[in-house]
Amino acid sequence: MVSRNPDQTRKKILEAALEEIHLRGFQGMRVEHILQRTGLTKGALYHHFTNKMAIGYAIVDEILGQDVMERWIGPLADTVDPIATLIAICEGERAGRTIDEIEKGCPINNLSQEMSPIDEGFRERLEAVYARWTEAIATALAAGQQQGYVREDIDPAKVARFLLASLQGIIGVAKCCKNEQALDDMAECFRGYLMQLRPMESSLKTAS
Amino acid sequence: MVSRNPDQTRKKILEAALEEIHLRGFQGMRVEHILQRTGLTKGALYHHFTNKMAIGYAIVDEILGQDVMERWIGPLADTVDPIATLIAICEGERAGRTIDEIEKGCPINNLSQEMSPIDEGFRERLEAVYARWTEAIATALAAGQQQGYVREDIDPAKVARFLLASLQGIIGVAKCCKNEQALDDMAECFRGYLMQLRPMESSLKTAS
DNA sequence: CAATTGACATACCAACTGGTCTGTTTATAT
DNA sequence: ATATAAACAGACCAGTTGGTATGTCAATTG
Repeated sequence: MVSRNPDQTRKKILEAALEEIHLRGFQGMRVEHILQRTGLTKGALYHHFTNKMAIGYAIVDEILGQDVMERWIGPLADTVDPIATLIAICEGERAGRTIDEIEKGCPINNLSQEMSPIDEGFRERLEAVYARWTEAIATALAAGQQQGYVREDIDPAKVARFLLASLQGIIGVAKCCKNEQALDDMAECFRGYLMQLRPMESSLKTAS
Repeated sequence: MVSRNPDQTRKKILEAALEEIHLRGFQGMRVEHILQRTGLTKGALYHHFTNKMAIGYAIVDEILGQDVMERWIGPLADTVDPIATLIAICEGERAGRTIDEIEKGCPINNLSQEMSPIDEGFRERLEAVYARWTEAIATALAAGQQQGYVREDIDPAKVARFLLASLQGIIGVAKCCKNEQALDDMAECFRGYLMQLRPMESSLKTAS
């Protein structure tokens, strides 16, 4: 048992804070609760972060940005068939998620809905995450067009934005409705839209 | 100048509260700010509402529910061509909305993202609004199918949910990105999806 | 016209909350 | 070994915030 490990302490703080924020929102998150979760004290916390806001910023930049990178940007960079990859990612994210998880929503969407109008620092950071995310989808779609996996007549950048927005909308509505069936119904329509992005011949044979 | 008008006072409180909530979220909304906006005092406010939460509930039930009724459910009930009506409503909502308005997002979505995991009372009320909203779209789509304005092979209930979710997602992403062009790009894709819900023959001639 | 109730005003409070200050312990460099 | 700085501990504080208690004034009722 190592008594001093600043990097791990910092990480513990961020992870505990993320859980609290995921549950209560940033404004509803209490510094005191982070201390309870981690067993640390205020001295430790304010040694690593100048204030509450800095914790939120660090979560966006480090944890959430990293998550998007690993779960979306990475897989999309390695594929020639973005539509299949997007469907696979969605199914992977959906699988093993209980109704309790669904009710909490997507941390990125939650934070951007809550904080982007209130604090410009949050907005800029979240926008940056969205920008990278969107660009990865757009790039993959464009590559898919060249390989014949995606219709030529769509604008990859516009569709990428729409896909991301739809996804966030689905997660957001499901969160409020607290209904797994509703989530899967919406996901089915989302897949339908994705399939319809395939070139005509293959869309006819791929769609059930 | 009428010195006593309880109904109007109540309404003034709700409207001021909605503006504050729209800007700061429910948790970020301060009772004190409502008093400043309305020029009332705590005695008046707590005479009309038992606590802060009751103000939030009343806003959802009365103001937001009413808005959805007037702007969406009404028009959808009076149409035979739901796709055209949906596009018209969206354009109407979009028109005359400045970037500042866009940055604040949709109050219903904001509230449901922030409060539905935290407070069951909020969640139930917001879910009820979503349910009526979705049902109105679904009913209109089904009617459109019978009139030949909508493809027969789609499930109105599922598509209705997806449409609503996509719309909320678009508004949510645009809010964070603070970018009118991005909003219009996503809206264009949304219209594309709507057009594609038309029967085959007419979709070919209606789509530009 | 008295009396009772609804509609507000004002002062006040207790709890909460982010943040600070001082002190202590551990690691590291010399 | 010792100085020095980083990593923490814990008490404390000032501002905020939702909510309350009491009082006043207007409106309605009998």
